[in-house]
Amino acid sequence: MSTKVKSQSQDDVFKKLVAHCKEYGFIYPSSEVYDGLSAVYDYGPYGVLLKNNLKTYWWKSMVQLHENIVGLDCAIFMHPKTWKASGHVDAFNDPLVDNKDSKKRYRADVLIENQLDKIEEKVKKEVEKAAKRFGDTFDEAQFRATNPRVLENQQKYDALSKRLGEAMRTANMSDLKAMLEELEIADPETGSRNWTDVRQFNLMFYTQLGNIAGEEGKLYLRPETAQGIFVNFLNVQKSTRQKIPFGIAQIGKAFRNEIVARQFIFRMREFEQMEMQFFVRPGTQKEWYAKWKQARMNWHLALGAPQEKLRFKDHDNLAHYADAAVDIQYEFPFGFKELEGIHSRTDFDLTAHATLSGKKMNYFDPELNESYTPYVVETSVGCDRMFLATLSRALVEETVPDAQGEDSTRIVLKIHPAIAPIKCAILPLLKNKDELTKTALEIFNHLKFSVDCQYDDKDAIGRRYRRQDAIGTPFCITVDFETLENQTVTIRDRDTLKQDRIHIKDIERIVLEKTDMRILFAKMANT
RNA sequence: GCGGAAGUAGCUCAGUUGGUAGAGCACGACCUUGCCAAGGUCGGGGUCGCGAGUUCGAGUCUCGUUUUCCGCUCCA
Repeated sequence: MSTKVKSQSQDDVFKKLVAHCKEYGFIYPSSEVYDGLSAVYDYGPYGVLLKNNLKTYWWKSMVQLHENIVGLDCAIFMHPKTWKASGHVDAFNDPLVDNKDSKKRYRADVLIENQLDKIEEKVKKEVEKAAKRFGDTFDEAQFRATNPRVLENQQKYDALSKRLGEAMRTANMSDLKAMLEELEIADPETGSRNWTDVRQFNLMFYTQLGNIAGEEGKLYLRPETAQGIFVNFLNVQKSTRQKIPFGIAQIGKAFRNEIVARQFIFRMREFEQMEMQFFVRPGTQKEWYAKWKQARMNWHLALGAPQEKLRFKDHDNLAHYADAAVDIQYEFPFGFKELEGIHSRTDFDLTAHATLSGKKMNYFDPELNESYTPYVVETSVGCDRMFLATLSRALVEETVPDAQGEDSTRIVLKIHPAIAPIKCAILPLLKNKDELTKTALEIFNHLKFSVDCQYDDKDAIGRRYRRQDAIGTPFCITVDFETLENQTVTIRDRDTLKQDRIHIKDIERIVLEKTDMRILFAKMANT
């Protein structure tokens, strides 16, 4: 009962977050005038500032702070063979089928394979039984070749196995459906055999290159940014004269045609990744994996995520390219979900590209005096998920005293000052006093060259403070009548509501100092 | 994709057994206002998600469709 109440309120928290994002210009549904486009969103004026700040924090942490990590910005389009080599053409192709009664969804090939396993099991049992009966004189090969029941099942198994392979290769969905029916496969949970048609879901988007028709001109939108790094591995290594171990970082859009894309910007069909591929000597990948695991966790902690909202989650099933994989999960309003992946990708990608392209992807290690294909440790953060995690943690409702000293609620985004979209607001205490607005505008016009700031003279001062709170502005500068006498202003702190009086000439220095990203870097080093 | 819930002004919502659209906030103008939102006066804004059907008449009933949210699956 109590958990229901909790999830209910967490639900409300999430709804409020989505509404806040729209109302205050962080995120809008895409193409809203046309009723929107499912699971596609646009970043608004404050959203883009915040997102850029997150990207800068990541980029500087990775590239600027590591002399052995360099940046890259690859095209979204890549040669189609890239995706053949990476395994995406095969692995991102799921034949799915729904059970109409249980409403459960399964992969048709998995259902059929399970059925094949049962046939194989029958054969095995038959053989075992015979082995027991005949004891030492048992000739398994002879038995398998002559026993009619075993023969029948074995032939059935071989034929179906071949047929399944063929159907998967040629993407023959109707034959998969036919097999489901012929084998009388039932929903493993409910026993129902009421299936929908088998549909193919290719998780990669594609478009057509120029006027080349058909498969020849089929061009995929990258489903991950990593492959651009792998195919450029030698280019980068040679032009920057990097020695292993070294890394290549990239921020960019990727596209996945998710069957179900939901939960606001958590799972979108078009999303942005911040990835770093770290190339290491074979055999050392475990150490580097451990190192990056910790380094990446520290990065999140430095930004202000509380320890208890973050956790590591090892993968139960490793992807085809990995020999170790862990997620950094964050506790979103809808539960712990993946925020970042750290994968030990072995030499899978470089070897695959070397094989398919016929080009060498080897690195000559001068210290070892030998040539090898490097192993890769990958860190990959979802940029939009980072954005969502940041906002869902930052958005709070709290009770503060109003003008009469009574309780009033304020909605405030407690974003770390270093990544806040607007760093500082310049506010004249009153609107209709020319001296105040003039001085405030002078301050603003000076400050805007170095700081993301805003000038606002509309409505009462208290309301303007609240408006800045709602977009997470850490500092408000107020120009009052004392300013005109002694050139001092008040600087209001978003979180404490405290005001200090400072000289106009100190504004820029203080704001820059308090919103400096180096605060985060220092924290990161000390975590 | 399947099932459940929802869609009325920029936002949050009300709208009775079908009878031609309402509040608060927000927005614009003027007044007021010497530090933590919602003071006064006046004003602008909605073909009730979209399309059909039933009806003399549909925000309300029926069907279709679309978007969002919640479950099932996968992932950054």
